[in-house]
Amino acid sequence: MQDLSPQQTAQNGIDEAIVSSILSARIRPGTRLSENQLATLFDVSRTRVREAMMRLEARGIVNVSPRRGWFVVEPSADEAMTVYDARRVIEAGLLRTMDRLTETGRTILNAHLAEEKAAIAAGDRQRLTCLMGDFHIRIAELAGNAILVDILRDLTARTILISMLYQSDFHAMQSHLGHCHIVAAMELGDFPKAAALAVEHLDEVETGLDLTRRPDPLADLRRSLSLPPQTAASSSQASRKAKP
Amino acid sequence: MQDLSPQQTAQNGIDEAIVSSILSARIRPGTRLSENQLATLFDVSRTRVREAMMRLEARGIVNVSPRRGWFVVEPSADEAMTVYDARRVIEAGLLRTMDRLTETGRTILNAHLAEEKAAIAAGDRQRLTCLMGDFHIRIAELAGNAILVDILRDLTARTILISMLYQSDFHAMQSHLGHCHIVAAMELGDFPKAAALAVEHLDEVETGLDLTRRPDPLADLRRSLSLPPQTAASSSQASRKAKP
DNA sequence: GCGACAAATCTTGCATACAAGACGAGTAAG
DNA sequence: CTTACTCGTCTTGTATGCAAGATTTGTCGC
Repeated sequence: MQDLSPQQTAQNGIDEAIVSSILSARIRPGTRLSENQLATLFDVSRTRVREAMMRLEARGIVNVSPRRGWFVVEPSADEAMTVYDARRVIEAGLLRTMDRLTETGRTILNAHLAEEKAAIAAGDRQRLTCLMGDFHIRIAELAGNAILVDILRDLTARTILISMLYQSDFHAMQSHLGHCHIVAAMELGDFPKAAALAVEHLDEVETGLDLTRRPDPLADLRRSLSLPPQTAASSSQASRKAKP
Repeated sequence: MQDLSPQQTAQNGIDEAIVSSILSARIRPGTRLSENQLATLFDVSRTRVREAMMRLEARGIVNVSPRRGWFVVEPSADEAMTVYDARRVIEAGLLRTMDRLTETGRTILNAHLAEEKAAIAAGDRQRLTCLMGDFHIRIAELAGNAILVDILRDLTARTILISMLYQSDFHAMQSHLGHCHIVAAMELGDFPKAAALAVEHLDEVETGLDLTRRPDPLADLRRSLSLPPQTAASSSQASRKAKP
């Protein structure tokens, strides 16, 4: 859940370590996942790493470019829209099939909202990203359907990658309020309304994306050098050297 | 789509060959998938077969029993209910987000219904199973969401496995009529009603299952010997030898 | 200075080899 | 006749080795 080091993770923990890192926004989209490096990190042979990659590939988490390497997926604008679409369908469908909120469910959701609030107050953006994704997974867990939980977890991972690529600025408070409204509707037992609010919420988040932004191939290098993020001006003058 | 022989399938076609075989009910749940046999059949090394298995495992299609082998999943009664639940959520959510049926969509769906009718008339049960599953995938395709199509395809595969395990008798005509009603609602543009009908339809199919039936470990041998299917009586007297 | 070319290096793709464990047949003892 | 045990065979688990291709770096010619 929190910080799982390579060593303590069990046999097939490579998958979950990577997914978990994505869910907590510690791996950027497009990150190269070298078989050799992962093999040394987890102290296994390349074979096991490859098997983990195959599973992650089937889950839509990583990509392989033949003879070039494995990469964390970089969803295109189209794919991003598809992901949000799928989430709207599933989450709204989920809420609409629920008919009551158990007492423990109420407790869990409110505890989660409190955590979100705390993270906002602390300004812990990484933790916030993680929590914002987890909220939707919590709802699926409440519904008790393990299959949908898994599906939503993977979709959430992709969502986080998308937001790292296209999110211009993150309105944490707005998202948090969206979650609060959904929970409020659930507490009132008005699940169709909760479903509508969830759709609206996902719409809002999607609208907050700048899907016209081209992925910046220099992003990681830029970040390593502590340079400011890409702008229209910087991308056009990036080709020639700066003149003093 | 139809019969794809191992040879003509591309590099990673092992996955799709197996899924396709499940979708057309040519592989039973619990079937052992020997790495060596598959390697020989597809004329590749065990490595590639294993990689395919890893992907299928991530998709919930196969299971591995350590050091014993790979098996096509045998969903338990609980898992079966979970699968149907997930399908209700996704398919109802899908239909509810649609707002119009294009002309080509109408054509596709009606062509599909005609195929179902023909298969019923011909009594081609295997083809019918395939078509019954495909119907729901068609709808997802109409919505144009590739992610949901993939998810529904895998869920449909599991559904077919479930029906092979638990379906006492298959009311093809009833299912076909259910599909017709859904399409009718869609043609009228009443998608909430189509969603409700889809839920109802899946309920019907699920009700048609006998989820109390224990999976029969002798099923494949029984079938090979052309013995009648399992009954309560036969299962209780199976343990001791028959005395003349 | 600049562009093209070539070799070196690093990557994955795939097959094979060996080890560990499970299963079943056969056997011996009771 | 039944039961327990052991050995042989077959399965997957994992590592390693080699080949093919892509990228990058270094060099040469202009």
